[in-house]
Amino acid sequence: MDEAQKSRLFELADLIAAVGRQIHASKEGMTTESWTALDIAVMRYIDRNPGTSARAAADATQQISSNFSRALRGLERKGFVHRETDQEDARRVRLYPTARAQENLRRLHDLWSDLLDGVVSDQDEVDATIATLRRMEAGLAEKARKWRDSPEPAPRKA
Amino acid sequence: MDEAQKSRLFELADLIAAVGRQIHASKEGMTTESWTALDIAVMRYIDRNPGTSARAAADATQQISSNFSRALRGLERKGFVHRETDQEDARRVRLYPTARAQENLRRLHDLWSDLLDGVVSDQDEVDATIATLRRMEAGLAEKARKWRDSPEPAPRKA
DNA sequence: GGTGATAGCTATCATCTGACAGGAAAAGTA
DNA sequence: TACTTTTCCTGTCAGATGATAGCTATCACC
Repeated sequence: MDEAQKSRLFELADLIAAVGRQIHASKEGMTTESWTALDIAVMRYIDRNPGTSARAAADATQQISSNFSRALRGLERKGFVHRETDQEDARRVRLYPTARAQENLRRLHDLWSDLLDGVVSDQDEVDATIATLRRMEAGLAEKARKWRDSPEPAPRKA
Repeated sequence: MDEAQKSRLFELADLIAAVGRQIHASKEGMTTESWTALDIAVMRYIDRNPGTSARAAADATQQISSNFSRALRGLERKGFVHRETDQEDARRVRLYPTARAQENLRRLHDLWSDLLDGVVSDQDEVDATIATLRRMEAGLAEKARKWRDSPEPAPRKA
């Protein structure tokens, strides 16, 4: 039973993420000007790490350089990312969110806050859930990284 | 601050789901024989609702008929779904998981359980988190449905 | 029988995403 | 200088998925 619950955590995270993507895709209530899932991840990182390099942002969003570049190009063309060349290393670019991007992120933020209005209200419950999910995310990313780096397959319990 | 946390819940769910998809995509540790995200959702539903109709399964997995049919055809061709014609209504099909599909689901289950081993251990914490996520998922699906069905845009708080 | 609604299917298109090959520019290093 | 590495980029391919149009078979109802 304990085992089934762990797998249930994944399923629920997946379902919630799916609803989020679906809501986001319905442009009526969104006005995010057609950001894809990857666009959102990229913009979240750039917004939280203004001045980041493309490589750091690509790593953080789990994208290989080429795909990140493609997403970035689209975001820049639509006016969401400002690009500067690093003064100390001309190979690097420094990425900044534009005011328009920040406004979009704020709208996303409000939307999701509205969505959870009346669904979760207990502050302690929110705190505890966030703490658990954060640990899950960190632990999973760590294990996933180990798997990728080592040739041996996933650990099996028999 | 409370507002930011609600949006953070979405982001974490998305990140966890992304790690799950990524791990699943690395076939080394999986042996799920290349199930896509949609395949997993479909198989989960059929496994829990054996004998379901295609329409019910398509609705439950948020797929329109044509796309569900495409996914189902692939699963059937690979031997994961057994299809029978309904005796009472020859238009309907009845869908059942094969033993091979159930074995794959069990492996997925074990994998995810392994992944969370050592990450979440407190039973009360697991219970509470699952309860919160379930309410989130139900509440969100409800709101998403309302948005789709009504022409008015998303509720804005200002 | 005739009509319309329903279940399920195929074909087709567009987009997103992951992956690979490889090139240009800059930096580091011998 | 010449070589290598790093950063970032373009081009290209393949697969997954969202959507539309339209088809057949079956059912319900008159």
